[in-house]
Amino acid sequence: MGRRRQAVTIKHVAADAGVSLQTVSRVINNEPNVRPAMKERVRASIDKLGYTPSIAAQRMSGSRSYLILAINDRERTIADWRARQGTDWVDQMLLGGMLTCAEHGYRMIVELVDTHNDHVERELGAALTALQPDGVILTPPHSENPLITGLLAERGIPFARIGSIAPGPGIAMTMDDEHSARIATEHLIALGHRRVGFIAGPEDYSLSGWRIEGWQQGMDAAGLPHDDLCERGDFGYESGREAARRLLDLADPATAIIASSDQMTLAMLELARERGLSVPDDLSLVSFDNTPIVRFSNPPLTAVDQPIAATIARAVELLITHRGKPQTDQPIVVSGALVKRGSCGPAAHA
Amino acid sequence: MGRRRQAVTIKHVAADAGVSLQTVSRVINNEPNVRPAMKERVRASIDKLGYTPSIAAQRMSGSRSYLILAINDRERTIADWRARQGTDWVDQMLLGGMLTCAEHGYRMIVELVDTHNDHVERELGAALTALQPDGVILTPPHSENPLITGLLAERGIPFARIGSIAPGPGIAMTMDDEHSARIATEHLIALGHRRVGFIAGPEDYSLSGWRIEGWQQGMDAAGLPHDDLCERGDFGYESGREAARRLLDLADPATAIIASSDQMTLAMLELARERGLSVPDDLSLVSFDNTPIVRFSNPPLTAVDQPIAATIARAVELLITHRGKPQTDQPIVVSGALVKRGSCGPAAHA
DNA sequence: CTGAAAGCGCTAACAA
DNA sequence: TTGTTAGCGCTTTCAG
Repeated sequence: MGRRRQAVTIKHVAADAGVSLQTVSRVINNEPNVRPAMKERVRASIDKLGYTPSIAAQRMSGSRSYLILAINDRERTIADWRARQGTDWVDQMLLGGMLTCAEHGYRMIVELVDTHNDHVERELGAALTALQPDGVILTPPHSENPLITGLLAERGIPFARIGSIAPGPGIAMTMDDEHSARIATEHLIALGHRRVGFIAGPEDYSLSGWRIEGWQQGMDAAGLPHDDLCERGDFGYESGREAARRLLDLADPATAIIASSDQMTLAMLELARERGLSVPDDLSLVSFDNTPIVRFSNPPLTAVDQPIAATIARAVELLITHRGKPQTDQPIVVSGALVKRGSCGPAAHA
Repeated sequence: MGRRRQAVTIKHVAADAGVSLQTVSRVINNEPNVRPAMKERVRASIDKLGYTPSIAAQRMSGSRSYLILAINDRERTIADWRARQGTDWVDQMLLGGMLTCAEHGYRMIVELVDTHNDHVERELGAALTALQPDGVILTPPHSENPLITGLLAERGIPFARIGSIAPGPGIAMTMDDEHSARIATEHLIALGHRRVGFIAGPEDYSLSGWRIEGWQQGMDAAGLPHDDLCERGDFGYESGREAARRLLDLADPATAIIASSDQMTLAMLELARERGLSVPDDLSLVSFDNTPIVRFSNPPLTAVDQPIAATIARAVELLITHRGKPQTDQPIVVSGALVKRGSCGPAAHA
């Protein structure tokens, strides 16, 4: 069988309903200026024939493609998939994104793009022309890559920047990292800790900085010094270990530590065990991300939950309904929450 | 800005290279009958202008859509995403599927479909006409849903049936469940177990049956009776608990149990703990799936790893390169392996 | 080996 | 309120 032709097209519906193509098109797209009776008749034919529009054809004629592109960092995503460590970022994106897309007759396509690459523009540009998406969702660290945001803006494609609050084209969205970090810090301080360390993420993620600020605010508000208590990691296990080591080797060591990823926190847990420190008796730990595995460590980790599904769902909604024009210039914020488990306890008094 | 038009089309390339549209098209599609010099010239223009074909247009003109649809069970998939228990089935599908698609200039779109639904055909049919995929990947339990396979066959769309070895249209593929179950059984028998229980999956999954067979073969080969040692679950935690209870309450209880999912095995682990049974000293456990969490239980679980990524990658490959016509009628088998961890030990002698 | 013409299914612009 | 016309960007005939 050679070329596949569409079984039932708008033509068949038009013929069946005894109206013009255009009228059918209007009904499909819920456009005004169709008498209810007509609309009814057309709807009936559509149902009867089991007609569904071809999105390729719809796109061709200059209208929407009904496609939303969700862009993730290639390297990190593939590494996570390979490592099989339970990182469910992509799953949560799909949960929020796919389902919301489906509600509007859209599909979501996941695309992996290399940020640290000379030809990001080529790579992304090709995906954009090939797919012609009606909207794009950028996740860190792409959200703040000017090559990417610039390209999107230039092409006039609506997009959302997750984890970016800078002004400029695209819908800025944040999971309120600053607030989350502060909540976590306050939780620890309320437990009596005065030496609360913080392990930040890499600098090319803006949210790394916001989290530091939230932590600092919490410490400042309680009048606690914190100059020596901030370290950096790259979200990975090894880096968490190194950072934790420094924090514990301080003359006046941290008694509680907040780390910016589950892997880093797990590394701290392991280090604590090696050193004979009990968690939470000798050391309290708070994690960021709340991926599945944190419930299975011993003790399970208290963690900041990132509302990924809700954020992506919101992004899709905005992209589709407002065609990317936000009603406000303010960043959209979807806040996370602290999930308390067994890794935090009262500070041992000196 | 109103209608979005393509910036650089085949026309521009043709003009730039001073050839006809047709010639450019031939070059793009690697068709024969183009003089090398021409081809070179066209390629240069393509590069220079940064041209990428629009897949919508390609599809419209009756050629490929460069889209592969991967279909999963809606209910189960959403439940897994919501539960956040580390099930990384979808991630592994993407790892194998997306990357292989990308190698061939294809994209993979994940679609959720309700099997237990009167209008499966409507639902899937709509997706097929909307997207016009060049190939479809069916996962259990869709792989053996005649409404689905029938529809695909009728429309002449190439498809792969993961976890289905029945003859018929579509590429049959299996992860060798029977073999895996047998390996697991033999492993336990080699450790001295004579009462090896088995907790199967639901009946609408063929692979449930294959696993039972593999286990039976292993038991038979060792001359061990097993009539009372097989129970069924639904892959979920609760069902695993119930099944395990029955196996442990036998007059001559199981000393080792293989369960068809990680959740069911985790349930057994918990039950064992409650009953004061040590794993692996008093009870040995083998799981199926090998999702991330099994490494974090205590003890970590010995598990059969399902080569999802490899299988999906293979499916995509076959779909794209052979346009769905397998070279053989035999099912394609991609075998899993037993990953040994701490949940199995020698049988305590009576 | 290369090119010109026709059309895929749909919608925007215009006319009635 | 409805219908007509002209493409969208590409590939398939079919001629040269």
